[in-house]
Amino acid sequence: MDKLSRTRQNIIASSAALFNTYGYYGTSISDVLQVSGYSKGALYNAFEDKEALVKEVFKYNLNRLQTAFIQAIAKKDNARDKLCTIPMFYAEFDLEYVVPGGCPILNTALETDDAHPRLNTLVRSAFENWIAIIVGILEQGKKTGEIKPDLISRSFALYMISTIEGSIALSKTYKDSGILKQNMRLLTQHIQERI
Amino acid sequence: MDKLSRTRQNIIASSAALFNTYGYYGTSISDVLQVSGYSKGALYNAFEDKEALVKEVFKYNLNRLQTAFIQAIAKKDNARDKLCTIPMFYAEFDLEYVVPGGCPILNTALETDDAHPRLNTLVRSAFENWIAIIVGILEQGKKTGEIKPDLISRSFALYMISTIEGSIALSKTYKDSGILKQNMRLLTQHIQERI
DNA sequence: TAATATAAAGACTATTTGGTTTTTTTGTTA
DNA sequence: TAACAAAAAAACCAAATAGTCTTTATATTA
Repeated sequence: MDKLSRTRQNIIASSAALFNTYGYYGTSISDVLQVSGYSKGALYNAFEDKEALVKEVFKYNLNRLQTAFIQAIAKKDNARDKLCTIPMFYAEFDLEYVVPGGCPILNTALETDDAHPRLNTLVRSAFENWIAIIVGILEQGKKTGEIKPDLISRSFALYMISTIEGSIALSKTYKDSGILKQNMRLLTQHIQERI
Repeated sequence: MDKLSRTRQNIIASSAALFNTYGYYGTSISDVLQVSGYSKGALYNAFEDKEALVKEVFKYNLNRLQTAFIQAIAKKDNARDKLCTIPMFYAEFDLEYVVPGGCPILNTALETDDAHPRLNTLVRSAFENWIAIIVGILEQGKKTGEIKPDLISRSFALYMISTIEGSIALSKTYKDSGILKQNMRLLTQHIQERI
């Protein structure tokens, strides 16, 4: 990796928590300079503008989350187990450690849906990605007879994701991971009853 | 209502959508002046500072939402119906009309949990209020035998709220109210199976 | 109606914002 | 090691930020 790429990576990694915690508006360039230790010249030599940096930071946070997520569900082989591993993942995993500031998709979704349509595109494709994974598991389960054939995969995926995101948000507001844990338990029950 | 109070109300009402859409950071004082038509002198004569205004705006948006909400569930008399009216409310009601920008509680929750602890207090008590309403219905239902006595009311309330909030968020990201509607249908099913 | 208090306008300020430009340092290669 | 190019530092800039202060207009009341 050449020097410029390393600088880029350093700036992204060091400001990732900041952006995910305080948001696009809530984090200033000077905040980024302070936390990264670089100068303005270095930053604007590495990134076209703030938006370009924010996009990369979002991708970085997303990648950290997805890597942990995929790793968790890859261990299981059948559809039912894979599906139940998803709420389990959020209940057990220390989200705040992997992506300080909470779920980057939801955080960015809320901040960008009206104000930053270009960033919102990235958010949507992140959701689509997540939906595709769940839909994939459900469709596979239908083939093996594990899952009822009349279940609408996409709707069910959207329901799961909504509940998970809402639970993360409430859990964060109350600074109480127990809320997330208990909600994930209820979601698991719901999954097992419906599929 | 005296003149100052009217000015206060005008500023709050005219900037409510702005703050709920673009957030605390995303809305500037000059934005508020523009949309309200008042001058800086008028604004700072009516409000101590931006934070004071934001608090009042939050209360205003919250009140609009709660009024519509309480009105909807007051029509029903038994616990089961009251409970099912809650997801129904979000499915049927035009949230964007009552509170442009989406659910003010979630919006403010996400923006303030790390950055603005004082505003976050208001968010929490709004959630508590909502929880108390659902818990009240559940406890009443337990007495009349409509609802299983072993159901943990608070946990179930938190689950419902999380799912609703997450659904609003996703629905907004996709600009597709169908997602909210479908999710509320699934939540209703879940409620009927569990209680 | 004159005196007083309140409300609103608008000029002003200090600071911060994102971003540019110039200069200096560092690294590479002939 | 000399010449060149890439990277980073730091001075600089215009615009926007929240908030203040003085002035003017509008009510209120004696």
